Parts: sequence; structure tokens; C-alpha cells
Amino acid sequence: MLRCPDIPSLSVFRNAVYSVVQAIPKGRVMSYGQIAELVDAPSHARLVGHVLSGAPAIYPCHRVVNSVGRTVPGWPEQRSLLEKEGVEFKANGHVDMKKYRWLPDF
DNA sequence: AAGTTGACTTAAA
DNA sequence: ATTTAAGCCAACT
Repeated sequence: MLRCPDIPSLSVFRNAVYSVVQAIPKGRVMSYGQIAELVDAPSHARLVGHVLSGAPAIYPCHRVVNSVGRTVPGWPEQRSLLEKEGVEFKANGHVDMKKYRWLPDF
């Protein structure tokens, strides 16, 4: 059914990603790599992106950026969505990850 | 089946 | 700041 060695089930993985994204508080952001770790698939940052690309719009996927705070290629509105929530961008057009990266605590 | 792509990451130059 | 390079791995050609 699934030809991926280390992902038991893509649907489970997808659900896990959705849950995490849904849990990101307003005004904070997370990176793909962070999410991958949280769902216990540390080497699958890219797959997280793939999943989000097909995610229903009900999830706040605009709160997910890459590790340097870059917004999604081909989605310029993401910036204004984040700014509306209070997320500041640096002069180079990157999110100030230092301040706005959300670190879920256990 | 083999090669390419990508909403990635880290490191180095 | 930018570019290059390598590692990564499921999805897609």
C-alpha cells in the first residue's frame, strides 16, 4: 500500500501534520523541519511541505515557513496574513524567526 | 524502473 | 547579504 520505508502510513502522517499546524498559536510560526520532528519523522521536512501543499484551507498553513523564515514560493499573500497577526518581517522579507518561532513545550 | 523535483536544512565559501 | 553544495526522501515523470 505504501512504498515508503519509514512512514508507516501516509494518512497518519498527514493527520499528525495537520494537528501540529492547527496547534500553532496566532502570531507565531513554525518551520517544516520542526513539524517533521514533532511527528517523529525528523528527515521529512520536505514531505511536510508536500502535505501542506494539498492541505484544506481550514488549517493555518500560512504560519509555516522554512528554517530561515522565508515564505512559501508563489504565495505572496502569506506575508500579509502573518503581518495581520503581528508577525514582523525583517528588511530582507524574512520572518524574524528569533522572535516568532513557536516552540511547543512538553 | 530510473531520473527528476521539491512549500527542506545545514553548512560553507 | 548571496551562492553553492551536499544530504535528505516521498512524489512525480
